[in-house]
Amino acid sequence: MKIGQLSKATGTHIETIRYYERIGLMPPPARTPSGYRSYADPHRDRLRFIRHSRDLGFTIEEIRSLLDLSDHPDRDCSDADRIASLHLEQVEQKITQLENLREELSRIVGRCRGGMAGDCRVIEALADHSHCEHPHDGAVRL
Amino acid sequence: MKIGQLSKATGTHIETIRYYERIGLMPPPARTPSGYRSYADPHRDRLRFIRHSRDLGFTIEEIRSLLDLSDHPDRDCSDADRIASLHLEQVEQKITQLENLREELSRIVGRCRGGMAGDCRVIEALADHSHCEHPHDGAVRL
DNA sequence: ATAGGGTCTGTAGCAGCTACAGGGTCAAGA
DNA sequence: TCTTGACCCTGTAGCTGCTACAGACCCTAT
Repeated sequence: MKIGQLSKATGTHIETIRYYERIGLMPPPARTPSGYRSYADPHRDRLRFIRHSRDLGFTIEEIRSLLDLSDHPDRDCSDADRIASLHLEQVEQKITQLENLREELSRIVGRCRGGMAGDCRVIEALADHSHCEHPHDGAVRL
Repeated sequence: MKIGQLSKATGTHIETIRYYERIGLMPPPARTPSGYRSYADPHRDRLRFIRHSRDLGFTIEEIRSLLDLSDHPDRDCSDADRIASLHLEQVEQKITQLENLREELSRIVGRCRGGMAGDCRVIEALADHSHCEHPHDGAVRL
């Protein structure tokens, strides 16, 4: 399987596959005489594992640990569960943060009555934190 | 006001203030004879506007537009409301995505019965997307 | 004189890709 | 046989929004 086929089989950009190889997440595949990467089924499965984990929001480093466990079926697997639980907690935290954000934003949005910026309530609310209910500490990435 | 005082007054790292100046979000302030930045109250207000907007999750580019409106009180301000509504929508989308994630993750987590990685349900679930309910298309950043 | 704080510029790093530039390879059609 | 076009290669730079240096300067107190 050449890289383009692997790309299609897994829905992963070619550049991303090469990137995963560069950072050691994917093992370097065999090469054809002309230097093309040549993948087999285990590569594809590994890449699917990676993509699925990424889709679930795991970081590269978490995936590295998970793959390491997957590579050593004899090891104790409680680490895997620990990583996943921790991750779930983070997702829940993020949801809470975003729900707070949504509240503040919905208080701000829709208050513009189509006038001029000078007395726009939206601008005003952004300028003055004291309109807010919560301290919303720290920028929340979307 | 020197940069350190502005930093404390707004809870913004010094490097971040200089960064905002470099990207044109904060205007270059006056300088003391020895080259130190010297800020006045309008700078502090502007920085508070920026920080507050960042805390609400607006991107730098969105904030640029909002500041632009704030700088021109005579302009029509419906843009401000549009930016904020759009942003609210994105926050809501993100919440939905994360809630899906949470569901999938909570299905995966806790299935490890403390055995070996070889028959760990967590690893298994990551390897095989077909366990999942939803397609969870595309990686979701936390 | 010196020690400590603060400040300056400029550059590099983080995550996780994505997007080139500038070249080589390969199969099919004229 | 030649050429076209699709594919592949390496290497590097860019994205967002900061953060963290290095190496220098300034200012005040002792």
